[in-house]
Amino acid sequence: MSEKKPYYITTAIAYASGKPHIGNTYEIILADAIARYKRFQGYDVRFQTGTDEHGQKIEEKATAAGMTPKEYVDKTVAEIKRIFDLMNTSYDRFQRTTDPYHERQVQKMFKKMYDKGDIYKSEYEGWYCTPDESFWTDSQVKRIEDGTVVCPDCGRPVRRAKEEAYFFRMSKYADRLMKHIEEHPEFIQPVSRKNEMVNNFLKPGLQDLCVSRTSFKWGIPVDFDPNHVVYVWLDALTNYITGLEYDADGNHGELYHKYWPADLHLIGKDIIRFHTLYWPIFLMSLDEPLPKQVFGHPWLLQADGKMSKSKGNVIYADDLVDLYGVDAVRFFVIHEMPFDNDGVISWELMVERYNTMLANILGNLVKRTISMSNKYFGGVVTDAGVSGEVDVDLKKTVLECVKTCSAKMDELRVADALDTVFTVFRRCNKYIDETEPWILAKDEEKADRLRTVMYNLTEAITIGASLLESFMPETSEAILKQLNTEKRPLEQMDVFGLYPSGNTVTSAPETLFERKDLEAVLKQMEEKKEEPKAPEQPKIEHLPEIVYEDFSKLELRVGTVLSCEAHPKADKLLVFKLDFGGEERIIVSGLAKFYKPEELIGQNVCAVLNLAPRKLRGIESQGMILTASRTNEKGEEEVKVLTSPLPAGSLIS
RNA sequence: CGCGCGGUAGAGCAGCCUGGUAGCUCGUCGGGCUCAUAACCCGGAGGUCGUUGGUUCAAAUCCUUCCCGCGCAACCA
Repeated sequence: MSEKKPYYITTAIAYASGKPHIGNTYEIILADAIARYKRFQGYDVRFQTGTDEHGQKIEEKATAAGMTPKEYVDKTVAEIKRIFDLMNTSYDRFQRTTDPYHERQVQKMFKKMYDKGDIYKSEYEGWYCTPDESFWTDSQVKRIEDGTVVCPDCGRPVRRAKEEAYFFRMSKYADRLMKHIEEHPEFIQPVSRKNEMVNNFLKPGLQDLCVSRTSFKWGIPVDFDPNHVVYVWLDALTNYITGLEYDADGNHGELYHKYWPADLHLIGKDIIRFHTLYWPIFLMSLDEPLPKQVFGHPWLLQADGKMSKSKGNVIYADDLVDLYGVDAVRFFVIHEMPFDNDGVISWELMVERYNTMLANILGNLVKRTISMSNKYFGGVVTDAGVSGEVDVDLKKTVLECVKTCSAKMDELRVADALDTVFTVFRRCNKYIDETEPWILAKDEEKADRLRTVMYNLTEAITIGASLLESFMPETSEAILKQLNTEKRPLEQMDVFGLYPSGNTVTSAPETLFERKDLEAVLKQMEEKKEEPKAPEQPKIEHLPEIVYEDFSKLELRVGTVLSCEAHPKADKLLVFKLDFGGEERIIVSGLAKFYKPEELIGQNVCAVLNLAPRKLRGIESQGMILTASRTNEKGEEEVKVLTSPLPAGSLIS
């Protein structure tokens, strides 16, 4: 008796702030395909997903909805779960971060790290907004024209302040992590991501990470210092082990012993940093082994730009399911997602794929095959042993596809694996043309050859359908049921001809995928489309009143742009040389996104002259150019330089 | 010169590591067939394999120049 090899796969846990769109849903479908295939390959698979439910954003959303945070997440989690279930995903555990066992373990892990000296208490210096009681970092706060630092939320001035916080000593483990990454090239996938992490974070030196917050309450409290809640990422990442009955005291459940370390964390490319730097270091601190592989998958984008609610073009999985059915949606998202570039999805493409791949190549093949078996032999499929030359290539192609499919899945090239399955079906269609069963049927003497042809087809489809199970489970089952057989185990797919000879297929083949009309689909989609939300007119937040003396402190003058070039060391900066009526100054401004350097040469622009100089990426800026800015209807940032009708040196007041 | 990835037929991609007929899907044009969901099968047209120079008997493939696009990081007084 051979023990089945364990295989533990996880998705990132979904942030419980709202309904997941098709991009979120993609991840779990992909994970599900991998999990199902691994089971098919004989692994003892555990597949975990879940929800990340803490954090300030959720606290705010709940308040806005007039609920407690728990009520709010209970609602969104139910919705997320409903979508995951709708997509027929075969997860073994759905781990919520509000689960009491998880919360308790996070507290214990935090304490363990603290006792070990990896977490230390210190002060976090930043900007404090008193009326909001919130803390902001340097990069979060905004600076307005007069240099006052204001709160990004309410626009009121903030003050420099210190807050007590806990930090994690990342530096202690950085070398060990670097070594691990170098020695395990497969750890970060795709490899291009590895370089990003090493070059941008590890080589410059990993900063200690602030792992607690006092600015909001909706989180797991630090049990020995209840003013603090645990940083959401420390909370979220650990779900991968708490879901396996990990225990910080060492009394792990059986699952942990069996499945940890994870074989694969499947995540979006945007959160690779947390999974390949912080997570391994947390595990090192806990003296636990590291996951074997982290795969940062690309994104699925819509042809007309990124999905956003304000554009009203958000695609939800359940709308697509209404239109195409679960398996078709699974097919789209898996098939259209390449390995390391973002995939694009559009209505036209979905209809095209649906019609050519699902309705024509697959659905039609199954139906025409079963129809012929019924027509010629009353549905009885028999291997009469009269083979022809063309049979050789059919069998060879089918068996090769089985191998290729496994190889692709092992490389996590799921889209390629799915396409390989369709190669089987394409080859079957060709085989029908080569053998011309309708001609064989006219000749009584060729009945046994015809029997064999039908048998080979049925067998090939059985193999194809068995392979398809990981990707399109319902379709696979429907085909096998119509062929009156069962899913072929992978280890029996190295030979051709195991379909039971003399078996009877269904007498009433169903149409698996009804062809769609593009126009009709577009029309239906139009009806489902959410009304684009009118961009909310943001309330104008006023600053505190000032007196004339405050205003008169500013020296504003008109300057003529003598030259303007891109900052050699920064993408967003332009370096201006300005003439203010006899006095020249260099001003660096973040306008590269909005202007070409030459566009502004010769223009008379408005600027603040008595602002303290400051170096920007190596070049000192001696002032600031005035601009008007807004967010336009499309949600884009618009920025224009203020120009003056009067010449250089003119005073502005 | 911050690091990295990519530029191959109208569209989307494979091939590149391990040089040796440029391939796949969709679209397009033509043909075949009639079992099937106007389906399926075959064939044609369409490519200076981003650009420069080199290595080689031979370069999409290896080295090099530059251009363009993208990702990550930094920066926007």
